[in-house]
Amino acid sequence: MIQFSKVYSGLLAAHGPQRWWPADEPFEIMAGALLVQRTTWQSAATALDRLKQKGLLRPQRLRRARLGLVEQCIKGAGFFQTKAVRLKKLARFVDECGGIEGLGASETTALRELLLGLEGVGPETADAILLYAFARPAVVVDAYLRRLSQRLTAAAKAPADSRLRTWVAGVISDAEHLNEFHALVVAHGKAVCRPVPRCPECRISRLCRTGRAASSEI
DNA sequence: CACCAGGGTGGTT
DNA sequence: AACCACCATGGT
Repeated sequence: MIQFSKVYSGLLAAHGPQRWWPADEPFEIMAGALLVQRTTWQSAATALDRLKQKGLLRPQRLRRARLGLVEQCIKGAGFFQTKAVRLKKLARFVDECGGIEGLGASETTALRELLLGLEGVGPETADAILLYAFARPAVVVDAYLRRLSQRLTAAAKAPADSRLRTWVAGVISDAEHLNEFHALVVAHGKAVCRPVPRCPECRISRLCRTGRAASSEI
């Protein structure tokens, strides 16, 4: 059993407060959550800036925008054809739900189901939107948290996402701390908890040679 | 040149 | 349920 309360305080001490998305509008955060899939935040932020420059970061504008224009704005964020279609579907959905106001009237569980019904919104994106756009308590299970949990437990098999979600939710239950926790896990994953190269001769990390991480790599 | 970056979908076994 | 190929650009 991982002691996530200690993990949280340790990450906070190591990396400091992250304060993700404190200033953006909820719909911009939703769009950002889609755009950042399998790419860097830098690329996603550039795409968001270009969309905003064209006035497309509002549901009513984005849903009516030419697909080619959306593609042009977000091209640098990867999977641009796929993401452009999904962004427009997201915009239509939000607009038809009465905007962020209307959508926010739903209970958290119901809202999560609504989001999961959207094309391109899976568990991680749905929980990120719940947490960062709607300030609802949600555990974001991403590749960084999976890797971190695996190295902490040194288990042969990684815990299932559902179990991981339960563990975290058992210790951190309010949205503000869950917000900060996810941001800290990402910061830690970038700085310390790096993926290990699969090269047989890799001498860089203990984890690569022995299958067990050194304390500095966790 | 190979690999990675704050996933998700659709198809196959 | 567990795999797989695919989507695609930008950085190292």
